[in-house]
Amino acid sequence: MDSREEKTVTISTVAKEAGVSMATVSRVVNGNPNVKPATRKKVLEVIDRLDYRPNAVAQGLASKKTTTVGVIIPDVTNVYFSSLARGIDDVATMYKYNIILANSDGNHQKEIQVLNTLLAKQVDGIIFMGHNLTDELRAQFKRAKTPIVLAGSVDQKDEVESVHINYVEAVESAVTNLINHGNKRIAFISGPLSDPINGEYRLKGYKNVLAKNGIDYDPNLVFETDYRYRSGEVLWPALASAHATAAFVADDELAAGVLNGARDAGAKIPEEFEVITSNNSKLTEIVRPQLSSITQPLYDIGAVSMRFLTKMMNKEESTQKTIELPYGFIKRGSSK
Amino acid sequence: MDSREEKTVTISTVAKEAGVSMATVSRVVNGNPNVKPATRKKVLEVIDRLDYRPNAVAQGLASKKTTTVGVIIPDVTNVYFSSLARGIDDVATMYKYNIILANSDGNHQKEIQVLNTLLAKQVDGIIFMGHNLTDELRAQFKRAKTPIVLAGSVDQKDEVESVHINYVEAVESAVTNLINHGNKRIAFISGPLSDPINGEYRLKGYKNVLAKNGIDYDPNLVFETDYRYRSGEVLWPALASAHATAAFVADDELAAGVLNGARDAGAKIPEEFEVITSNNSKLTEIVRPQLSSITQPLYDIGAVSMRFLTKMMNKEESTQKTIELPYGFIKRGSSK
DNA sequence: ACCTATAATGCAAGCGTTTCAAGAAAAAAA
DNA sequence: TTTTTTTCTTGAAACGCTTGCATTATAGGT
Repeated sequence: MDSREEKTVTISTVAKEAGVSMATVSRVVNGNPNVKPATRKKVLEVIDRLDYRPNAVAQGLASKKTTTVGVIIPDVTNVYFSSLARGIDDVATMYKYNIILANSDGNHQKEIQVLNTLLAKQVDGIIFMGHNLTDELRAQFKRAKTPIVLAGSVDQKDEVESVHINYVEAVESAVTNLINHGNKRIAFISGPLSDPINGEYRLKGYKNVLAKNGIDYDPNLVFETDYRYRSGEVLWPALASAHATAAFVADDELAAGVLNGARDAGAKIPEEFEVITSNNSKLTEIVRPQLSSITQPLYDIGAVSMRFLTKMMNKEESTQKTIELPYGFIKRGSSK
Repeated sequence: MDSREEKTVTISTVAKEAGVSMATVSRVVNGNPNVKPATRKKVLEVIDRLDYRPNAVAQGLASKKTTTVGVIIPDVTNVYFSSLARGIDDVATMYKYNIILANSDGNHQKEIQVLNTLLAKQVDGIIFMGHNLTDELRAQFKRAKTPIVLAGSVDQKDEVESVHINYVEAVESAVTNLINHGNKRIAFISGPLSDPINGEYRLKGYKNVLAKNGIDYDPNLVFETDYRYRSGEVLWPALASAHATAAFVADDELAAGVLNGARDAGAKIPEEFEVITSNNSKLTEIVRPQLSSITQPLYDIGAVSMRFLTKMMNKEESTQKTIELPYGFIKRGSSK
């Protein structure tokens, strides 16, 4: 067996070797200016020679900061969320934070459960992406003194900070566009209406525009489903029998399904049926015809959320609880 | 100002309140059986009443285990990788681990840099997804005594554990399929050949089959590009002038681009041009015609990698350094 | 009742940092 | 020089938990 015990080199090893106290080593490690240049140099030399790496866990215990933030995400596999996540990670890195990523499947139980393990791990902050913010969750958030921000999601009760676009207006613009092309029967296709973004905001935008244009709201034109491609693909018969001539769809995968389903059934797009989707992900360009879409700055929503969180973690006062990012619209082949 | 100081409740608070020692509380928290049922009950009652949550950082420092593993990923936004990541996270959760997720963009510098911060954070293990395992990286891995496994990637020098499919054989089967349809000029389209999976394994499979069927290898049929959709879309002119009648593509997004580029230019698929892709992601079904593809159990590769890692972290001896998962093939409209 | 094997518990030394009160050194002022 | 300031350093107490070892109950045998 090997005789060298391979001792881990700690701050005290370095201190002894450099002939200074641990406190001093700590200062040079943390860039504290109160160290005489000569001393600093000597310590750095030793650190280098011994290849010393500060133990972040010990630092965390002593300083009560872990430079780690928790990210609760429904499903990384979904491009919408992974785009946000990417934005989050990039600015986190920029501010020297790391991300603990946990999938929740949008499942309430898992969300609570994950939230608790994150808190146990003493994360400095949390970014939550979810469809539906329940009261229990809101309560847990409040109890934890940890800063939290919702990314790409909104708190109806406006108690927790969040960043997102104005869903009502975005949908209004899309549907208005459709109406201007002469459509009278426009389908509203989304995931669960229990998700406030769908059932509350988007639907409101849809109804607003209908009303403004003197078109009666017809519940038969509202299609509630899940976010899966396949769910959209099989929707055509229902759309046809509802005499829809256009559709606003709340998710790109879903929209791709709707589009393909319609085309596979022989419908001419956009002549006979127009569709506008919501997230402008890569998918919109891969499908034929390409999908017109509301554009959301997904990456930015993530990035801004994280930036916002850093401010909260630094206890910088902020006037606003909500940050609204701009949305846009891009016309492609699926609409006139 | 609020007079209640809101003291954090620690293990010692609980111990006092329950009239036992910290050691005992620690035991019940960790499910150590050496506690009299009555005592356990009493302690649990106090824990519940005081709403005590163990501080994972302190646990980590004391036990030298963080129940956290690092995951180095090129880009979460890419479905190929996020699928792996999802598999990883699911089994991690199953084994009570959390994931620190860090994007590297496949950039060597970032990889090294991220690796180091993960080690500083004392992760119990690391899962690495990368295109190219450099010597420096391999050296760093070795230096760190932390268990590491490569997910969906292979170490040419076979020094670090990994799980993946047999890329050579998978490509052989795909190209054989194309040859059986009478194709003599089959393009090989992939990302950077510097990635061993492309330049080494896949290309080898391609050449093998050509040789076996008496077809000369023509470098003009090898197209090296990046993994972007757009890069595939613009490839058609080149393919046409090389007189290719079919293509094997190493990435789905790329393949979707090739397919759309060809169709947009009027090529009939699969009659005039066949294409087979590699990852069987959702994309393959969204595009028209749908893409025939090699199938890889992406989620499973992630899951198995993590499972493998847990074994290593438990110091269970394992005979194999490499786990090879089965691949498959699914025929869709893009090939005959 | 007495001894022993075993089950429960308690003690206290870490784990590797940070941080604060306080002392030592160096620089500036007198 | 001597005295004040100001700049650097140090010692040692946290931070909240785990764990090996010592100690004390508890139960089983005889």
